[in-house]
Amino acid sequence: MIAQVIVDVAAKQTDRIFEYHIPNELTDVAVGSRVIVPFGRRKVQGFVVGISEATSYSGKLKDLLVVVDELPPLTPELVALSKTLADKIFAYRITILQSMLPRVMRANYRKILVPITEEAKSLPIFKEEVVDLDELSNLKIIVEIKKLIKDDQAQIEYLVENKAKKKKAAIYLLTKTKKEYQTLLQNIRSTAKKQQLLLTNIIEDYDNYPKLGPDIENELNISSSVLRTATEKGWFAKKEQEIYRDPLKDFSSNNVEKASVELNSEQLHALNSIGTSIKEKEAKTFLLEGITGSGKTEVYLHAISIALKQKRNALMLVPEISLTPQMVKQVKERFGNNVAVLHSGLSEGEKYDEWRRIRRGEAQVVVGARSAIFAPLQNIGLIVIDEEHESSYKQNDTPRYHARDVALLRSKFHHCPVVLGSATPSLASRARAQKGRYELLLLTKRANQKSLPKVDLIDLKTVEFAGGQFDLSVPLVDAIKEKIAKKEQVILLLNRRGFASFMLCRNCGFVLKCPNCDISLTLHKDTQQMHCHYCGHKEAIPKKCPSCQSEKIRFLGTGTQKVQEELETLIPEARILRMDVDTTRRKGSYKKILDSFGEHKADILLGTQMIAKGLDFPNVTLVGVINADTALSLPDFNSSEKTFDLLTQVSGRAGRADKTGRVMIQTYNPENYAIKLAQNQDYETFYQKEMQVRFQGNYPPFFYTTLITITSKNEQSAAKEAFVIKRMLMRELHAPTIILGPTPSSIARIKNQYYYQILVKYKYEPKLHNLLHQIQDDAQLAQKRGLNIYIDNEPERIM
DNA sequence: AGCACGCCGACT
DNA sequence: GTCGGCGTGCTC
Repeated sequence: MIAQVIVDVAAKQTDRIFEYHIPNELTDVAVGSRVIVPFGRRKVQGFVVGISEATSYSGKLKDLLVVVDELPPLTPELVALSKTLADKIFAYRITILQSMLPRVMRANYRKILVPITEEAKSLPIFKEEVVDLDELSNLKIIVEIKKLIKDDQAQIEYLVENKAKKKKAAIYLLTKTKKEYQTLLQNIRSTAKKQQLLLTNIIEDYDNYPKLGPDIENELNISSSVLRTATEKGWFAKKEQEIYRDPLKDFSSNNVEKASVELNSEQLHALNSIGTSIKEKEAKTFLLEGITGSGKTEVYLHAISIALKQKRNALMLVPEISLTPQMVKQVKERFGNNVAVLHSGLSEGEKYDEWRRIRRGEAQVVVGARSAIFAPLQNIGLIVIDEEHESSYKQNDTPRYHARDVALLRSKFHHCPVVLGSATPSLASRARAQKGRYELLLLTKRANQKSLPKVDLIDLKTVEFAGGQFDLSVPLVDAIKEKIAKKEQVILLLNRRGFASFMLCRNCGFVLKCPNCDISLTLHKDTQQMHCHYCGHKEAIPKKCPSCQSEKIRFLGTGTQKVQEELETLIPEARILRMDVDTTRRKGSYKKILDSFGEHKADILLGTQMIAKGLDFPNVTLVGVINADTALSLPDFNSSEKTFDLLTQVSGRAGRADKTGRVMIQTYNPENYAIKLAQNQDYETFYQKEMQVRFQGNYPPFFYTTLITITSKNEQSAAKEAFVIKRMLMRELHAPTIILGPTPSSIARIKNQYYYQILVKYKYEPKLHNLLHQIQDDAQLAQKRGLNIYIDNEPERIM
């Protein structure tokens, strides 16, 4: 038999099938198997994507060397999906296959030197550790090694290492009858309290053995030495068993099927449509559009229950940011140990274990962030994408897939519905619902019968500011004071971290910029340094202008640190928690901040947009947006949409329980439609209006878009290459296709790389697909000249 | 990608 | 002569 293999070499020339003979002793090779194959002189990892009887290859096939896992990590469905997706998003197939698996399953390659002759074996160089040829620095040793290879004293060996480690624990099996243990207990020394305890447990709990070491230790509060002595005495037979790391062990799963909330008529109607579709096995897409607090999550959970009752599994995606303990808890409480979670908060080992539970069919419900869309779940009956408009569903580097597109492909395979849920659907999805390609389900009532919070716009052009800075208005500060006096809590959003966003010299106009990027440096008070938010560059805070030596320098622009300082001066009694990338860098700090805010250990939660989503604090009655214009001023086609989404989402954080909420939005553009309509949470009007704007600008969803980015350390060569590509596109493509650019990106240089981009907007352009593949192929050649070319199908950001 | 082969100039 | 620089071509 012959295996068709995609090898772990991401390059144009190797992005195809290589065939290998399957030796008789390898009986468990299947489509989806992870294998190790000889490739040229090396050994590499690969994935079996097909098995055939015959080959058209004229040379002699090599043998497969190893099958890595007992169970093929990929299902045939995922193998097929990798092909479709690779073609669609201009990525190598191996890149996609790799991103379908936990990172620990990526191979580690090593080259080592091994002695052949007895004489060589006794050389000092082989006395210590293995000789790793990739870690050589000593010139003398390099020369020695070369000589050894030449003289046939030693040879190079290529290793493929598996990083995945399975966690093991000892399992204790009983060796005697209950009676025998009772005799032992009677005869034991009275001082051996722990041994008595253990024997008593064995006798009382006889049928529950064998037990895992850690479990016995916890249950009886004994140490491992007690178990060791017991084993030595022959009470137990000890074996090693593989166990799973359990990231959810802190969440109770006792109240499984706890009394579920009663649904209102709109929710029921939505659930009925979705339920019918699950039962009828329709590959249908629903857009569940529901205002914040309308109970979308309840609908998802009920729909998942329906799928489970049909003996089918369910996959639910949520944005990384809202994968909060709150959310996980809710799902876990409903579905207990049937739930597996996959997100960036887990350690690599935990991810691997959760993934294996799914692969083995031990989890029926998967909840995860973007990459969980590739979960090896079988027999899927429902896919849910919560907050479907979130741009985090699109991966920002290769492979640039959109989880929504992958979901639609998987739904076709499994004949199951997809539910896209959002209070503010993406224009693309909403437009598809309009056309009838998706079925629109509306939730217009807040499930808890509460009215929406009252939203005020504060015009920063006319308002009076509190304190000496131009960040916090008097009405906002007064409102905060009032809430704190009532022992209620406040959330403040400011979309910029740091203290001040740039240093300006009042004398010569000099602005301090990053040496590697075309962007100004941000002042950080905590570290007493200037930071670049793009490349991480840090330098000292200047005392005088680096250009003209004047001391008349100012630090302008506002960040979270500065607002925190101002608040501390204006409202000294307030306890403030700041939450941004700087305060949440350490693992677990995110949860810590939210927990302590939830316990009312602080009055104000001040943060960047990470606080806008999914948080549910019943005591929060005021939400303030310090500057609504930051997102709006970005030169991007969807900046209005992003602004509207953000304001709507953050407003939903106010007054979620029995207290009515209030929202105050500070802006310099109170008459802007995105801001005005967000004030009334009027998504439908916003949708109509924004569709007109997109229509006039020839933007999605009226046009498809593809962004080609060309980068280089040398500005001229990036620009030149961009023009070459543009000319090629112009030759082949015709109106109404629009080719914009090349133009430098809005940040023209990042990490010393210059960015040029070309945007192709098209309605129907059958030639484009092949052209882009051509560009992708040429990109490898261009790379040798220091040029990088990226193709992004339907980009989320064009800047 | 990574590795070998092969061709050419430079140096022990 | 031999070493090592890079261009070219191949990997089942």
